[in-house]
Amino acid sequence: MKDVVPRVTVERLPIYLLCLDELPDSDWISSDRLAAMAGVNSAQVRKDLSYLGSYGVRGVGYDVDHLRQNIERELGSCTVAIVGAGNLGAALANYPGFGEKGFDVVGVFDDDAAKVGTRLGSVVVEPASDLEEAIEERAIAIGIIATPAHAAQEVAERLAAAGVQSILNFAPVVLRVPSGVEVRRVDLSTELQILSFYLQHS
Amino acid sequence: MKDVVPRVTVERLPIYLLCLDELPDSDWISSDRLAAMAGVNSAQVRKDLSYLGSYGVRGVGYDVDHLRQNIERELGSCTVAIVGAGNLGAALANYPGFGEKGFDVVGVFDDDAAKVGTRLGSVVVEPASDLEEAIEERAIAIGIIATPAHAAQEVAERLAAAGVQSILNFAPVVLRVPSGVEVRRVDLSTELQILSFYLQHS
DNA sequence: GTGTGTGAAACTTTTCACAGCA
DNA sequence: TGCTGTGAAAAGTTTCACACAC
Repeated sequence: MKDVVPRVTVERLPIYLLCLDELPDSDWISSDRLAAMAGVNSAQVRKDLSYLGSYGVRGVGYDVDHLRQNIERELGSCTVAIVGAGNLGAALANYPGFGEKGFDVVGVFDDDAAKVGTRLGSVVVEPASDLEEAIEERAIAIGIIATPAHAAQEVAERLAAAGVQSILNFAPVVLRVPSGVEVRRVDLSTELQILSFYLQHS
Repeated sequence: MKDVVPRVTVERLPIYLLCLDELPDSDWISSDRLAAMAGVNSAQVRKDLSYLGSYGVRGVGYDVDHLRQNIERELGSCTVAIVGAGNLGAALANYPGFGEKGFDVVGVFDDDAAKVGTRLGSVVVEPASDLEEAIEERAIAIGIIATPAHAAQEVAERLAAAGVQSILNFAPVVLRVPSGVEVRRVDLSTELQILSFYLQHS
């Protein structure tokens, strides 16, 4: 099987990686056990992994170390800039998980002169006006929008215009971006609303 | 149409609500326009909204105010506790969006004695040992896990044992919970990995 | 025997297309 | 005429079940 990898599979690859992290490197794992760990069906695990090119051994399972390396290579990692150094932006800049997964936060930008110059994690907050220059110079691949809702659309347009093709949006708005730009929205209130729906209907 | 509301529809309802917030109360909107705003197909909007019971008027569209009230009622809101007052937990406690959508953060809990007593948003950090008592006394409906990965499973079990049926998990682990407990996982690194995959394969 | 890889079946979700109502 | 509500078709996803390799 060597088709395009379905979206749902791409979204599950990081989960498998998370599960593999709980196992010793020099171990083998069956699709059954990995499925139990990830909370999915074992046929799904086999099908998902087969898109990466059949690393399993019949009668045995998958080599944990080998599998991890392949999923990591498939997902990759890159440079990231955060726009908005408020509440959430600051927490993201200090979040150790990005570095652990190989993502390098190479810039944090904010409009507010009082925040510019502040140290956040490994970087110093820069003025938002320097965004375009930094994107080019530092080859920033992903932009994280952590601004208030009203500023998000403009930031998205600036990121896209400067060549950023992937945006992770924490602002509670639906962004309009040029085709070719991939946006993922993470909305904290939305998540609570979904949980609340199921509390109310059960 | 009055079946159960599909999961995918539930996940889109908050998006429609976000779009409606950009419109004046006393307005009407067509499924075409709402679809354009939300970035989906208009038949999808009509089908999604029909699960809530047909509030549209043929030839005209949907009454914005009426529609908003109905989606809000359908989603509901409730009390929330945050476990973990680190980097992310503190940002969540200070996040104004929860309150705006009607979610009341009534407690923040942490293991670390140095953090207990600190003011975060509208609450003061309490010792993690008080969690169970607070869940019962304050009728906490949703637990947000913002602890390090290694502590998350134990916290999830304690939340579930104390009667919490909905968990929003920010820790990068797959939680095992009793059936009947609904978990949603938000993993910041996972989101970047998915974006990174598409950057690499395009 | 054991567990992968994968066609085929079952199920879910999206999109089309149009009847029917304001 | 204009737009909703919804069956029916199309597309996408999950699960089954088994041939086949170790």
